Amino acid sequence: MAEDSNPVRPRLAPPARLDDRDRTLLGLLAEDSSRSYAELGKLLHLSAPAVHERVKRLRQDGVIKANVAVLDGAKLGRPLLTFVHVDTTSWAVTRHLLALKELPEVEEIHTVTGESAMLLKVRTRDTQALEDLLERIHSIEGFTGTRSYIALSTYLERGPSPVATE
Amino acid sequence: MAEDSNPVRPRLAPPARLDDRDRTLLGLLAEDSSRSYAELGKLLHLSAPAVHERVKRLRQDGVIKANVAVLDGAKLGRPLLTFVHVDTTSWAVTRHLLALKELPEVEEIHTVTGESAMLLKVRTRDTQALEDLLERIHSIEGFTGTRSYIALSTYLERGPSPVATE
DNA sequence: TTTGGGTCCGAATGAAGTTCGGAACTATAT
DNA sequence: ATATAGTTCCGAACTTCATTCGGACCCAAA
Repeated sequence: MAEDSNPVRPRLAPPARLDDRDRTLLGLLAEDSSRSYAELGKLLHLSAPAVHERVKRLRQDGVIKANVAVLDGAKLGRPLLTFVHVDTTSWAVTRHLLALKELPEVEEIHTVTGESAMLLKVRTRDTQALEDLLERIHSIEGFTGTRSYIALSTYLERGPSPVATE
Repeated sequence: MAEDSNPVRPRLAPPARLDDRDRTLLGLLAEDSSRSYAELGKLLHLSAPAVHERVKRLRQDGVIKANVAVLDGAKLGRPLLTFVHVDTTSWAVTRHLLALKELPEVEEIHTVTGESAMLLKVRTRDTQALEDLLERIHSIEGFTGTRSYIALSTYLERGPSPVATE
């Protein structure tokens, strides 16, 4: 009997050890980080200082990377969300990443497997602004083509879930 | 000369009117919302109550949707980020969205234009967990196929930029 | 000039974050 | 069994911050 059927488990960043309270705490903070420690304490059956210590530890361990305000892209004048697959000939494109990062329309940059080499998440004012952006991307050396997928509706948009995986 | 060349400008959510201070304030809060109003005031050359009033207004207007903690997916045991294009035969899939939302691996759900009907952003423990997830998606009625793009590296991941668009 | 809306400031108040000392518990070693 | 070290928790004290308030200032419309 093959009791040792080990799946591939990439572990570059060491996973933190978390108990149930840590996970529910992270879940609460991931949906609304403006709650007071006293309020969180009531939900977790803990005192405010105890919650504080846990949050402090989770921050030091890097489980909590930051606290940020979530902005409304449409109200900022960018209602059009698009995913752009970028084809490249060269893999020495990391230099051009700096340029892409500077563009306010670009929210995410990933290198991916599959037909394309890169995947961008971009938010623009309208299709014209998207076209301008694509034109700029095409003008970058090594970027040979793009395929765009315009988001019609977004039904879910959240961060990583702290729910236990096994 | 065609001086009136009007581009398409979708305006479902009314864009808010923001001055320069609002935009820099939003930028600061989008990268770190744990700063005190006094500290923000120093950066903006404003008093703490003035900053408070602006934030309050931006929240009421819905420009600031929430304050959340950003978690590290890898440290939570999900190092593998994948974008999944889902093909569907039927457009009556919105009922199945509720099921997808319950899956902790699924972070984003969009309906998109192009070859596929839906685009998912999912985070899993490993390729095995991804395979299990895909199997579950395939078993949903109306979902005929998927194409997956595994993210090798992520170079940028942020929210909408408050930088002025024109 | 007057009125109203908007934005700002300083001062005061109340709430929340933060620190501290010590108790309770666990695990390991002696 | 007892001792030691490590962890987590609590209540109390302290400090910082958020929030409110009254009034000043500016600008535009009446």
